[in-house]
Amino acid sequence: MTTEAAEPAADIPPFRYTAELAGEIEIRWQDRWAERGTFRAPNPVGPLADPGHPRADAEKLFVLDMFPYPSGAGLHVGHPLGYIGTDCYARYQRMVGRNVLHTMGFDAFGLPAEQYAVQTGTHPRTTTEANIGYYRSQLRRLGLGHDDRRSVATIDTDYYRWTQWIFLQIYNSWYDSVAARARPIAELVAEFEAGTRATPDGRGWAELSPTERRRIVDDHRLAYVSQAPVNWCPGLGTVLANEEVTPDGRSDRGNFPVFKRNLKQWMMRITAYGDRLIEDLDALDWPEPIKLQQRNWIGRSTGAHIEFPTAAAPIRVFTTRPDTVFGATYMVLAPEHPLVESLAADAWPGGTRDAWTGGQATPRAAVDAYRKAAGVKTDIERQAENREKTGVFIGAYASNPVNGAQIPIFIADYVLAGYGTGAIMAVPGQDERDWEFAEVFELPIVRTVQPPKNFDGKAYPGEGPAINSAAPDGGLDLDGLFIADAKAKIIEWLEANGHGSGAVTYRLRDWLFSRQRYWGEPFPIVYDEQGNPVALPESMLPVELPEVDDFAPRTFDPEDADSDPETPLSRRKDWVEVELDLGDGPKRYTRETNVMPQWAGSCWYELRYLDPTNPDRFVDPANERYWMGPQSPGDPGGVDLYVGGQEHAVLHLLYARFWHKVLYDLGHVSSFEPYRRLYNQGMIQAYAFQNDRGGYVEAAEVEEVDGKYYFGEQQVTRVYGKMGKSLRNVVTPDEMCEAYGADTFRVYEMSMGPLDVSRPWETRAVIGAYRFLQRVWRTMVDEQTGELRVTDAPADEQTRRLLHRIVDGVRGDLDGIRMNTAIAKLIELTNGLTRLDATPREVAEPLLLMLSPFAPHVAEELWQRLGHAESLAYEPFPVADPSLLVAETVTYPVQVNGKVRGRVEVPAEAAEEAIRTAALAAVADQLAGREPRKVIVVTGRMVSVVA
RNA sequence: GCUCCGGUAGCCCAACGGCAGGAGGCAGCGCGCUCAAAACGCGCACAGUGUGCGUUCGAAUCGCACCCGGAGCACCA
Repeated sequence: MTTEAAEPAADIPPFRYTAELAGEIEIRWQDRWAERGTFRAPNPVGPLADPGHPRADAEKLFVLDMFPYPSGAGLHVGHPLGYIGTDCYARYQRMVGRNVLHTMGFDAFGLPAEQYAVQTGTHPRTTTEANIGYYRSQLRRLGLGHDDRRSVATIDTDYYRWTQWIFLQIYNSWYDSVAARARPIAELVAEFEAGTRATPDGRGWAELSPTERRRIVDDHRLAYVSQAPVNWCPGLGTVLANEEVTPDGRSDRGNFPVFKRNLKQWMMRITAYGDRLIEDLDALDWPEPIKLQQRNWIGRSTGAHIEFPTAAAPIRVFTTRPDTVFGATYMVLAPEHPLVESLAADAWPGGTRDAWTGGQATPRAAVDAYRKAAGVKTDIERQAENREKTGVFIGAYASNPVNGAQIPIFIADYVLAGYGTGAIMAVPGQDERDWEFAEVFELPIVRTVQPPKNFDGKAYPGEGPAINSAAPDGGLDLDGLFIADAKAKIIEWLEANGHGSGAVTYRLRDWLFSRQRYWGEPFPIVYDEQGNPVALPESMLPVELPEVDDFAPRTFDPEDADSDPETPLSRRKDWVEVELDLGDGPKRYTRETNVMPQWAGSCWYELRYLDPTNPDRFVDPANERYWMGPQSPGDPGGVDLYVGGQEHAVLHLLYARFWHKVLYDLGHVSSFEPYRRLYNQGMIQAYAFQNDRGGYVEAAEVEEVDGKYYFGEQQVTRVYGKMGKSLRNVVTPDEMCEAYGADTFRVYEMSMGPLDVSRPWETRAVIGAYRFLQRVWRTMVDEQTGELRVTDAPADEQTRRLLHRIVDGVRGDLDGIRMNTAIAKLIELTNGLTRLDATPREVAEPLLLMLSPFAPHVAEELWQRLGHAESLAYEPFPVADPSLLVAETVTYPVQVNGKVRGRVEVPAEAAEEAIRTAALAAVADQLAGREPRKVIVVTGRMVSVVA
């Protein structure tokens, strides 16, 4: 008895490439790759070395994806775009002979698991590990050729032990600004002891108390505890790094208000690396927009510090235009500036304009009122006020050091406390902001740069000769000098006369490194009885995250700016209080109860991939040198291709570069940059549909009729956005694998467009990739009998030429990470084969090899059916025969006055003169006997005739 | 406001000084297969490259100006 009658699928040819068959093939090959360890890449040394491996001595290639945070929702079709891209590239590079390292890990510490734990009581480790398991199964189903031995998760004790170890390296280092590199802290201490380095107050090292010595040393460390204004987010119950605060003063995660609070926190001295983080960008093959964002974030400004004497202490300002100092007609301090207290006068001096007083009876009252008003305003309000300049006179004057002029001092919120020195010399003639302020307060304006003749604007910040810039005593004279020369001369004068010096400042602040959370790496730090931090020795690593009953930090009313952080770990008193022998006998210590920020684990994971099982070091130097070392003089080294989203432009990518440079300075790695080449993949977004009440309806159930969209009977409107639960437009790779197979899904994602372009997902278009693979299958397997349709007879000339043209093009496309055009060429080749009665083996085999980076399972399957016992993963990628790339004859289009008017076919090797003659003959009727004025022959391309 | 990226058939995209028979795909239409439909196959049609000016023998491609869309920065002295 057969089931054919009952089975609607029965009239599908029995050996067609269907989703079921694809699934069966895919699972089988995934198992086989795993059993055989097909994608394991050999290391030069250590447990992962394998001298017998086919790529053991080959040129290396390290391909890296930004590893994911394993969320509970799993992957949607947008997530694996980059992973598939790197997999195609990695498989191709392996076939052209390289030893390719490609794996995938998990950035698994972080807020969502902790928040879930707070809600449900489930331990974050439980949910996180379950999520990792789910991600792994989803990724495996896609057939990604990862080295399974190298996958790490940041929450593995064996991993974060090395995160803690790197923290200790940073803690035990200082930045030698003369040598421009980090050095071990012991060398600093040695210099102090030897007297070769002066102490801050000049006393001898031996004269200092242990506490004083400690303070000096701790002030040099690259990781240090600071009592400083930090971003306190009561809604999250934790502090945040500057990079995690949005421009409107809210938390990057959760969008809660963020307040400035003075709190004791761990910091990392990333500012010491400001110059190198900017300069080394030039050595990197990164998208320019990302480099630009990093440059902007670091914000290096060169200029000078200048001191303006006052009745109290001198006001120190930073300016990028010291050449304009003769135009400084007033000064502005940030409202929070420390000198405001001592400078503010008790009574208004004679001649004070009414507009300067803010309507107050005394300068002190005006300052208080202004400060109060400024404090109430949020950053958003300040921006919304259209930047109208406000401020008050504080009743005091400063002296301009170049000409002795007495200039009034104001406070105003357009000067930021956090940048430069929090004070400026105002030069309205050359600065738009100062001009605006001067107009509001009727302050004098002196141009010190001659604007061009036709200049009709206000402030003139451009280039020109200096004017009005000579001191009355006849000494200093900048007049006539252009900006660069004027700057050099004034800086020289300032330094010679003790009024200031050349200076560089940064917008970049030190990195706030502690978080009041549970689900993160504990610090390898304890505090002694005096409350001084003490680093634990390496032998005590890892410091394991203890179990707690309550995972939540104390959170507060999001608006409660005066609340104080309380960490989850601090409640485990039995863990916090320890007795340890740190070299001077057993003593009582208390543990650090903050944890590291989520970025810590992702600062170095690429290094652990290189040597994931090494128990003695975070990475063996020989393995690091092989995979990431510089390849030529001047080369920064690093990962050969790093693919990920643009959203990490300043956070992860800046932090990781910083850590890597510290490790480089300390001699632990040979590369001075972690990621030599960066590539930003585009985002896959999707349409979503809203009903007339604005609610989202299930996108998969919406139907399009005549350009309108219907959900059942109801017409809905189409919008475009990120895939997600809230828009009800999620499509998962699992669904696609079920409906079409992983190979089809991979081919579709790669063929939609260039990898770096964002694009809309369209499920109904996936069928195109499916048909393509079905056609490939059909050219090799008879759908009715299952017999091979491949013949050993040679290919005809046309097919052979087509093959070689395609091979040449596909190589070029893959070298340039242009998967979409490579796939188009493979479709073209396949379409060339469907016309044939049988497929010549000399074409079938190269086609499968070229297809295998994109659709590895079906390629392996057919390769095996063609009689090969081994996986094609290490087969050489096809090479085009150059002699078949040049056509025997070339058809030249002939243009007359820019329009194509005829064609001639001539032998490929025809001389220019012969082409010319033939071309002119072809368009003779167009010329109508006239003599052409000019004939341009572009050999191999075309002929252009000017009549 | 400033900077960067991008505008090519209904849609996603190629070509990036040299023939837009658009490389390719989706959707559409026709035909074949089928009792029929789906699937599959074969074929057809559809834009002249956001707008204007310029350079050139020749411009989607280079330059200038503008329009539209996206991203980043936004009192950083």
